Amino acid sequence: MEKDFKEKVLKIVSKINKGETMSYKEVARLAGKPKAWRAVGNILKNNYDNKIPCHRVVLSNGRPGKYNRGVQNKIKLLKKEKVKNLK
DNA sequence: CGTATGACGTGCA
DNA sequence: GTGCACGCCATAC
Repeated sequence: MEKDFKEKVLKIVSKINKGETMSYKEVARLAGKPKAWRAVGNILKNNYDNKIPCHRVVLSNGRPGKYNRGVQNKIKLLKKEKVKNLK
C-alpha cells in the first residue's frame, strides 16, 4: 500500500488550477501509477480535505463523475470555475 | 491474509 | 452513439 501514492494524488489534485480539470487517469499517471485511477477515486472519496478540489477531477470521457458532496454541487462548482466543457 | 467494494476505463455487441 | 461486462488498483473489514 503506497501511502505516498495517496499523498501524491492529493497533492496533484490540489495543484489543479482554477478553471482546469483533470481525469482520474491523468492524476494517477502523474502520481506514478497510470493504472491506479481506480484507487484515485477511492482515495478522494475517503479524503474530505477542503484543500483538495476533487470536484476538478473528472472522468476521461469528460463527464463530471461523482462527488463526495453531491454531483450537482460538483457540476455547479465547475460551472462557477468557468469550466463548462462538461458533457 | 483473503474477500468485497468503489468518485473508473476500455472493449465489444 | 449507447449499453453491458470485465479488469484494474488501493483501502476497509
